[in-house]
Amino acid sequence: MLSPLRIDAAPMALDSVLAIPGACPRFARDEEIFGEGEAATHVYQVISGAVRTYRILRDGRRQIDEFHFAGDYFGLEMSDTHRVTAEAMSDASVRMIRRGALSDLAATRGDAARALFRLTAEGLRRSQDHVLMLGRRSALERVVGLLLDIAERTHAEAELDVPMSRQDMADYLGLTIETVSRALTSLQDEGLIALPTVRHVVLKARRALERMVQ
Amino acid sequence: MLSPLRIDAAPMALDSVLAIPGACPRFARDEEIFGEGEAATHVYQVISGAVRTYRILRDGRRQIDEFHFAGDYFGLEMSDTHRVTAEAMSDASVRMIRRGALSDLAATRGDAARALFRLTAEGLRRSQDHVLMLGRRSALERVVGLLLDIAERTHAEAELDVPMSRQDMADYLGLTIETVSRALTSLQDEGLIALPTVRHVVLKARRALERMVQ
DNA sequence: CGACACTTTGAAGAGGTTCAACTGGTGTGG
DNA sequence: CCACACCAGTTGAACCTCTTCAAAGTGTCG
Repeated sequence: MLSPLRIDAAPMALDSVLAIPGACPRFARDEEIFGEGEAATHVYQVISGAVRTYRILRDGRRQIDEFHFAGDYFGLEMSDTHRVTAEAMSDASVRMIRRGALSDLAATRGDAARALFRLTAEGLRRSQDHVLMLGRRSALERVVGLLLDIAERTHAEAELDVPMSRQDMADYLGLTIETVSRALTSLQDEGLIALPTVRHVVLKARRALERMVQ
Repeated sequence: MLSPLRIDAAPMALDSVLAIPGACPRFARDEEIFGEGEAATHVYQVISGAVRTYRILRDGRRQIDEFHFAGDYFGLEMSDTHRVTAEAMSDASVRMIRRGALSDLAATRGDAARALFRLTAEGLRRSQDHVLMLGRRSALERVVGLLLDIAERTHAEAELDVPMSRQDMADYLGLTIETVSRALTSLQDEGLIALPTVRHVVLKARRALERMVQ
């Protein structure tokens, strides 16, 4: 039997295990999917497009917690209310799964409970990487880390589609848009990347970039 | 029946649910409990003292992921190897629970599986707060946030026992020891705290401190 | 009492922010 | 179809927070 404390080498078929029918509404760019503090009635899965989750401080400073791409789950809270706000970064379609249905499933099927556990553990792992990035990496390293992360998660080779604005990148990386922009031009000046358009990045020296973030 | 997607208002008796006998070795200050990359054979619970978990970059930069106090669990990984190093911050005694025993328990008892899930979700919540702290708060706010967090987790009223060095505080907050020290003296100069000794802090205006971190 | 590690303080420097101006796409209306 | 407006992104310059390097202070333990 599968250990609940182990991620299988081969990814479990999460989608089939958690295949609960749910509406798949479309959201326009920048449209809110749920707000911080609202009752967490559903869990969500990105079908197409991309989603950001974030928190805002009293004075307006924003910290993006995570970007969610096709296939990713989000809004999976242990508490009754959402701790972050979720917005579509581009036009997006999102599957909504009722929490009740999910708990019922988890209560009756061990593999579903393990799938949920695993999603949470994976989120924790990513959040810890985020902490390391924000705590101990320079602006340049953070930008490189984000580009490589996007490449990996969108299964891109050399050519990247950056689905977010400079502001989104900055608020994820704990920087300002100006610093992000300067980091990108500096990478371009050194021949490590090319920027054919604002939202397209070509990784011209992936090895070298990977070495920068170890 | 309890929902696996909900944290109960009243904390579940985790310790009784996860009451698996395990050795309780003592570790001296700065002694390693497990290292990054080692096989994750056990899960740990702090019995007395305090523990830090951290990661180190190639060039020596260290980021402390979390401080663990009496009662806290740590080393609960989903992967086969530990992703962080754990060290005793003070002399500490730590209960070691074999992973195998824990998975067996989780496989047979739903409440144990839920307890583990909850521990992971709680870790995620804390890590997200950490991200917000590092991404969007000033040095002074970070130090205040840490002091209040320690106060809460060690159930201290006005008088605090700070169980870590300035270096530990700095490496948790993404700062240098000098900046931490300056933040503390500045808080003292403003009458918000007192520092009777290096490792004792008196919160003289808790409300005002709480307002600083919202 | 002296040695040693940790902490604090000071001064100079760097990385990132802020504020401002400029550039370049994109979309719309004449 | 071009002109213009508008918004996002880039670039520049001054500033500021935090870091770095150095030295002095404090506490602890043999």
